[in-house]
Amino acid sequence: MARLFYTKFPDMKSFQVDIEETPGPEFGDLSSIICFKVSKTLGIPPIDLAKMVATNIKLDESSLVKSVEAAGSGYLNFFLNYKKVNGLTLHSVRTLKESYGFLKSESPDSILVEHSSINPVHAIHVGQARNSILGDALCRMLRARGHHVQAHFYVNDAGRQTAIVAYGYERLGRVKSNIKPDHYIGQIYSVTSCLVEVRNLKDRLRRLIDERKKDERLEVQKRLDEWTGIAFELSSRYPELVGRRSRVISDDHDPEGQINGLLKRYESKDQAARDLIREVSGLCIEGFKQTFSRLGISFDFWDWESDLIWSGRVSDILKQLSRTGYVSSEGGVLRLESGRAVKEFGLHRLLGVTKDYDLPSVSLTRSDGTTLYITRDIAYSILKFGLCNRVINVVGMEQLHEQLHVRVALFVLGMEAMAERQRHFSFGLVKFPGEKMSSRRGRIITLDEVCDEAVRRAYLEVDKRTPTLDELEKKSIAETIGIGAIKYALLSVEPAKEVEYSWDRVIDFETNSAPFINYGYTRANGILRRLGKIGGDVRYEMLTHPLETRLILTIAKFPNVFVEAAEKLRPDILTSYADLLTKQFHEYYEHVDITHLENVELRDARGSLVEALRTVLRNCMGVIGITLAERM
RNA sequence: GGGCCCGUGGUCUAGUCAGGAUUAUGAUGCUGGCCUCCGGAGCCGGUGGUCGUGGGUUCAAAUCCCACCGGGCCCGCCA
Repeated sequence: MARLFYTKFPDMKSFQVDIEETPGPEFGDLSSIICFKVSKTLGIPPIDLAKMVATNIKLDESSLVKSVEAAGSGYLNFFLNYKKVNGLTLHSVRTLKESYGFLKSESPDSILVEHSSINPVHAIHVGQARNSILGDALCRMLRARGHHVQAHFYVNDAGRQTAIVAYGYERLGRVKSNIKPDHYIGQIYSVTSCLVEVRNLKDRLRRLIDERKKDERLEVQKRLDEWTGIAFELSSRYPELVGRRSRVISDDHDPEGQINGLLKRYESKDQAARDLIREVSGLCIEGFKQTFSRLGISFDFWDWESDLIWSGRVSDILKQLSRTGYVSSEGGVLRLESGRAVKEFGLHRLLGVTKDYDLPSVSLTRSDGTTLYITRDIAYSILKFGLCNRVINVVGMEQLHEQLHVRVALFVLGMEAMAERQRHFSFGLVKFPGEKMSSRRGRIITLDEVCDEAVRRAYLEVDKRTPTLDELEKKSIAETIGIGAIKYALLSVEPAKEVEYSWDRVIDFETNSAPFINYGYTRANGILRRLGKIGGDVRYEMLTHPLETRLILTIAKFPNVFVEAAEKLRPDILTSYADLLTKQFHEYYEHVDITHLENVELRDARGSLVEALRTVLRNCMGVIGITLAERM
C-alpha cells in the first residue's frame, strides 16, 4: 500500500504509513489513518483519498490482504486473507518454537544493566523487589532482542550503614546465628543504629543543657523520645540482641567515633577493618543470593564499591575532577558545581530539566577525606563503560538528582559519549499502606515473607483443586505459581507509577494475574495431552471461525509486541499482551470444540492453534522471567 | 521556595511519546446466567466514567501547548 501511495504522490514520502488496530471486526482486521495525515497537504478530502487507494490497490491470491475498504471519513480498512495469514503464522510458530517472536535487533549492542544493588545491611524488602524483578526482566528482554547483556550488582559496602552494622556485629563478638544471614544482619543493623542514635541524642542533650538552649533542647528531647520508643519496640522483638547490644554500646564512650574510624580504616584498606566489613557484607549477600535464586534472578558480576576505592580509581577520578575547574573546596570538602556545568555545557536538554533550573552543587568528600557515594558512583560509571557501550541503571526515582550529577560529572570530565549512553531507568516507589517501611526501625516487609505467603496461598489453591497430585508436585507447582504471581503483580504496572501494595495486591490470583495466564496455559496442555501427536501436514486454511482468526491474528502480532516492549524497556506491555491472548483463548475454548471433533483434519488444525498459543504464552512470560507451571 | 514524576468508573489499570471511527481498554466490586465439560483459577450478560480543573491549537484532544489544583519523591559531610 505504501508503494502505491508513494508512486501516486511522490512528495508524500515524508509521511510514514502506519498500520493500526481496529475498534472491532466490522472495521476490518487492520486499518490506516494515512489519508487524514496527507489530506491537508494534497488539498483532497481524506475520504476521497481513501476511495482512490481502495479502488487502485492490486491484490491477488498470494497477498495477505483480501480486500481494502474506504470507511468513515477517511479510514482505510484492511481485511486479511486468512488462508494465507493462518498458515504463515502457525507454521512460523511451529517451526521457530521457543525463539518465535524474538526478532533480533539490526544493531546489536553491548549493554550493562545495573540493578538491585541493595545495601548489604538488611534483608530485601518488597519495595526493592520491584527493582530486582524489573531489572531482571529488562536483561532477559534485551538478550532476547539480540544484545549482549551483562547484569551487575553494585555492592555498597563503603558507606556509613555498612560501618554501623559491622560495628554492631563486632561488639556482639561476631556471633553466628542460624537464622537466614541477611535477616540476622538486618536485626543487628536496626538495633545498633537505634542504640547509636539514642546515644548520640543523649550526648547532644547533655551539651545543650550546659548551653541553656531551650528550643533546640526540646527538639532533641522529642527525637530522643521517639528513638527510645523504637528501642523499646526492638527490644520486645529481639530481646536477647538488644540486651547484650545495649550493654556493650553503653560501655563504649564514643560509638559514633568508632563507626567513623572503622569507615576511614576500611577506605584505607586496613586489614582488620577489611576482614570485618567484608565478613558482614558477605553474610548479607549470601542471604540475597538465596532469595534471588528462588526468584530465578542471577547476576553476571558483583562489583564491590570498596574495590573501586582500593584500586585507586576513585581518587584518580577525584583528581581529574579537581582539574576541570568545576570542583571547589569548602572547608576541606570538595564540591562539584553541577549547576554551573549544566549552564556552561548547555546540558538542560540531555538531562531533561528546564533551562533556568539551577542544579545545586554536590559534595564529593567528607571533611575527614573519605569519599561519598556519588564520587564512587562516578568512578563506577567509568568502569562500566570499559565493559560495554550502553549502561542502564535500574534505580528508584528518588535518586534522580544523584543520577543527574553523575552524568554531569562525566560531561565535565570530557566523557560526553558516556553521559549520553547512560540511562537512568527509574521507577516509582512501592508502599504498603500505613506505616512507612524503615530498615532502621526494623519495620520492613521482606521479599522472603512475601514469597512464603504467596507460595502458601498457592498451595492451598492447588491442594483444593487437584488433591490427587503427589505432595512433592503440589509443592513445586505452588512455588512456581506463587513466585510468578508476585513477579506479574510488580511487572504489570507501568514502571513510572508508584504503587501502594497490599498483601492481596502482590499476591493476586484473580484475572489479570500470572495464575490466570497459567490457567490458560494448563488448559492448552490438557487439550494437547488428549489430542496426542498432531500430523505433519496441517490444513491451516480450515481455521475460519471468527474467534480463531482473531486468536491467530493476536499470535501473529507477538513479534511486534515484543520489539516494542524491548525497545521501550516496558515489560508491562508483555504482561498486557499475555493477558489479552489468554482471555481470547479462554473465550475460544468456551465456544469452540476441539477434541470431540470427528473431522480429523479440522481437529488437528485447531490443535496446532492451541499448540501455537501455548508456545507464545510460554515465550511471552519467559522473556520477563515468569515460569509457567505445566499443571496446576 | 525550586526540580522531577503521577492524576482515566467506588478501587486498580491500558491507551498519552507518534491526536482520529457519534462505542474510552480491561480488571475488581455489586449483580443475573452457564459444568451428563476439552480442567469453572474459566465463560456469557447487567451495573457503574465531568479521562484532575480551566483555557488554547485542530476538521478532530484522554493524547499536543499554557496555567492552575491534588498526590508522591528529591534538594545531606546518607545511600
